Amino acid sequence: MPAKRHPDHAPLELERFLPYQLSIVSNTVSQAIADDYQARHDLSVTEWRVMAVLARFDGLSAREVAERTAMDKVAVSRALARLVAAGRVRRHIHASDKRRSVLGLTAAGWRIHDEVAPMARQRERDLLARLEPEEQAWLRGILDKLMPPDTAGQTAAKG
Amino acid sequence: MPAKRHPDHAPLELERFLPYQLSIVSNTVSQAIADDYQARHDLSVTEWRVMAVLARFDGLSAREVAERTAMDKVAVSRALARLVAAGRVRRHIHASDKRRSVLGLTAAGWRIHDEVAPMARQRERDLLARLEPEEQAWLRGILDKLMPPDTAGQTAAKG
DNA sequence: CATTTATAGTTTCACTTGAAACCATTTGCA
DNA sequence: TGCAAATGGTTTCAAGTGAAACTATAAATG
Repeated sequence: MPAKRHPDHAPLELERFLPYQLSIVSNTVSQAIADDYQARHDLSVTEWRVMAVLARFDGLSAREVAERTAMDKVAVSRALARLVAAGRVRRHIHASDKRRSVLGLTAAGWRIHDEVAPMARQRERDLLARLEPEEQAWLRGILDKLMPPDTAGQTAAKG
Repeated sequence: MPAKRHPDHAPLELERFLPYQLSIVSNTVSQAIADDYQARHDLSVTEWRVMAVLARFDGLSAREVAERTAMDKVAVSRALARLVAAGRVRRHIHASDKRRSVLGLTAAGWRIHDEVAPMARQRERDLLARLEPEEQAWLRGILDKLMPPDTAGQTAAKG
């Protein structure tokens, strides 16, 4: 019985399936931002995220960076190795705990940050520009709700 | 003047930066779905996506699968090799174009599909359950708008 | 109809990635 | 104190990935 269609199987309509849509939209916009800096500064997505976090929270340890970027610690370790080698991040050892590193952007790191951050913001605006103001507001609220609690707005690192 | 903070640098607030939030939310939910089938069926994310597309559009070629999943053709080729070897996908050669393959799920493929698809739908419901009905409706509309046109709802494959 | 050009799909190669193992240091606790 | 367990971070290894090269077939062009 060579049935051509299988309506009884209820296949997913991928293009209206939320996790799929999220993945496509997210990848598209992240890639657009990455294109802005990748070639230009020889900077990977991972490295940029580390820099963005250090721009906001000076003096974090590698583990804290991993926590805030939701990346695994191996990825962070490697990104840091490259960033330190390139002179974009400064790393020294914590005064009272010799295992921990204390991280921050160097002047060169800040220069790159100050060039890339506005481009990233522009991409965010481009994305929002495709929505009505009302939709923009809803999207913000919705994403705030959907963010897993451990990555969402914690208090800033103290100096 | 050893400034401790750099307010003049206007660092991104990652946790309120849309592309970043999208990436986190998307990865979290995709991972949750993957956890449901990965170990259970020895099935990679790529493979599952190929199966989901074939469940919906029987008889596609490998290139068409790549188009619909927004994955590159190398990834699709490898996923298909594994799926065919595992007896989950049937592949034969197009009658009038010997380069093209004609793909579809086997009975075994359908069995897996029919087990995984409801779990995926459940995860989608779990995600939506964290939002008010009003927010759910807005989110659907917003994502439909943000989907790049080439991946969004095309017409079904012709027989 | 012969030859160039395009297309479907696979293979190769260099690179990335994450899990597990590892090293050093610190903390918990008998 | 001294020793086991936990923690911060790096290295190793095996698997996954994409770009480019490649094979085979089809379409376009003279």
